[in-house]
Amino acid sequence: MSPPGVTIAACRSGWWWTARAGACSRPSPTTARPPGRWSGWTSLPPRWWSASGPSGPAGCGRPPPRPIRPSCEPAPAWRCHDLALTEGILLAYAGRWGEPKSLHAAWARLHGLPVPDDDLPQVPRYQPALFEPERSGLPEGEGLVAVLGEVYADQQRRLAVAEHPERLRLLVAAESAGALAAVEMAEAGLPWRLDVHDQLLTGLLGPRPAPGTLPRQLRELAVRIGEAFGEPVNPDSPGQVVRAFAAAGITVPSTRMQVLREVDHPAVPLLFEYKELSRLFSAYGWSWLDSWVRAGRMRPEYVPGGVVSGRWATRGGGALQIPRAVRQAVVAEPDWTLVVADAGQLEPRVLAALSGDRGLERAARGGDLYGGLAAAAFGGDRPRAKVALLAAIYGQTSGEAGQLLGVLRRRFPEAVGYVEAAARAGEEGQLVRSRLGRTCPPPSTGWRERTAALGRAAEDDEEVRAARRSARDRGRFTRNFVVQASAADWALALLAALRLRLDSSRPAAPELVFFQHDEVVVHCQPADAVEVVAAVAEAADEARRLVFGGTPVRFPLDSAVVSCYADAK
DNA sequence: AAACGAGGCGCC
DNA sequence: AAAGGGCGCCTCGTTT
Repeated sequence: MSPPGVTIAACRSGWWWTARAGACSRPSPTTARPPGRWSGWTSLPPRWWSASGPSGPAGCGRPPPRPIRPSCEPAPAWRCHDLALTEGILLAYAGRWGEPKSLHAAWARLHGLPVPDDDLPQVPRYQPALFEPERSGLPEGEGLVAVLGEVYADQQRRLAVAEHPERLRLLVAAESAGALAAVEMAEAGLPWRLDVHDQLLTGLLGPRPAPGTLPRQLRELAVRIGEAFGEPVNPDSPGQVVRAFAAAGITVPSTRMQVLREVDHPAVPLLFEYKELSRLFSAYGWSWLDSWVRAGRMRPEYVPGGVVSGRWATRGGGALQIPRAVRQAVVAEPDWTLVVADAGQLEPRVLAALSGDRGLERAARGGDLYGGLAAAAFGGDRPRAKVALLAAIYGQTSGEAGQLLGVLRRRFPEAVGYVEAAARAGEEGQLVRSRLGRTCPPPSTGWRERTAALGRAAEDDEEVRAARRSARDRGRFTRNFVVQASAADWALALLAALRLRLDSSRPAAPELVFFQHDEVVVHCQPADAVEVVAAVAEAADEARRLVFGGTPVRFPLDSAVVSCYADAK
């Protein structure tokens, strides 16, 4: 029996989860879709719920095809509820970080029974079918739907007693809708031109090498590096490189690019070139293509909620770290196009909205926040304004940034005060939350033991210095957390609002193909591009209104209609 | 042989 | 005076 007012929603992507439970270590390519699994209804994991329509799979009882839903269609709540992700949000909210959050764990906690671990190795990570439990452990005769209903009702009770129930409910809705979008996006895949990628690699590295060997260009660079040092050196070994520099009479603390940039030695430019190409080859080279690109699409494994701040992570493929050069290979299919939209200066705008600082809000009303900031307080010096604001958000205090932060504090006391309060809370071991209530992890017991030294005698010994360092580290983390996690709140709301506007029931409908923290890519027919651009802008404004209420801060999007991702910026 | 941490880079 | 947040993934070099 379903909870009152709750119906099951399904989407066509369910097969993907089915594949996960089997032998596949990553999403199957479209061509390898398991036969008989393509029913949508039976293969969807039971974590997804719909609180009110749409009451069936895509295409059922929908209005006539339109690329974009009418903007007047109300979308106050997103119609799914992911029990496990919600459990994680609620546990974190209560300071109970890391406790198992699976359906069974939540149910067992509710009944005071032994709580199963989230990561039992021998069981599938996801439920194999809609009404099958994800793993054994439910008592005999206990219907899964009844269990779902119980846990759902319990979560609703816990949401209701939060400090801002409406915000936390919105977070849960956005998180759940995001999880749905993640599966759809993984199913769709990012259009990827194998031939373009191969040409890029061949042009920079030489022909594809035999397995286990380096491409020609890397081999030659390694030889030239050895010649520059007068002895063979493995450029991949920081230890060898440091020793080689020492032999040449140059002492370097490490082989970081920032360090080597200051070094005058013929090997340095060669090392830079080697590092760049080596990374391209090893992380995004031919074997990456073999693993992640099939049938013209790159299919990452998104992990919604994979980052403590609420950002997504990916499992394998490095889909959220694709180097700019490689984006040349992301090309729309023939007679299609890409709409690439990214939120400019998102985190500073989020800080303006969070803090309600009048001055920063004023700067954030325009299209160029840093420009506005520079005009207001930095004599028009935009780079300095940017450094100052980023220092506030990231907790940088050294060098010029520290000085500029002082200027910022005098002119924008509420904005700087907001992040500094979060930093103090973190240093004291307290929890901080995003706008919608996403909560940072509590400090470890080791941290508490280390920082306990601060309460005792203030001798400036090693123990006290270590304690101060630990406290400051956590302060920087919580300072950044409130901004980064609130930006993730907004981005998730944007994604959910946009997904609702894209009508996937129509043939050749626009498809969401990529989401990266503050950026979305929609693959669509050129005739739909204008509407898609408008839909993203509407979604961004809806996210602003939902997450930040009546803030005057704008969240403008830089949108581009391009055939190649690399042309977007 | 496999597991791990460190050093390092690139994405946001 | 002052070590900028989050992640994934590569390689090396050591430990198990």
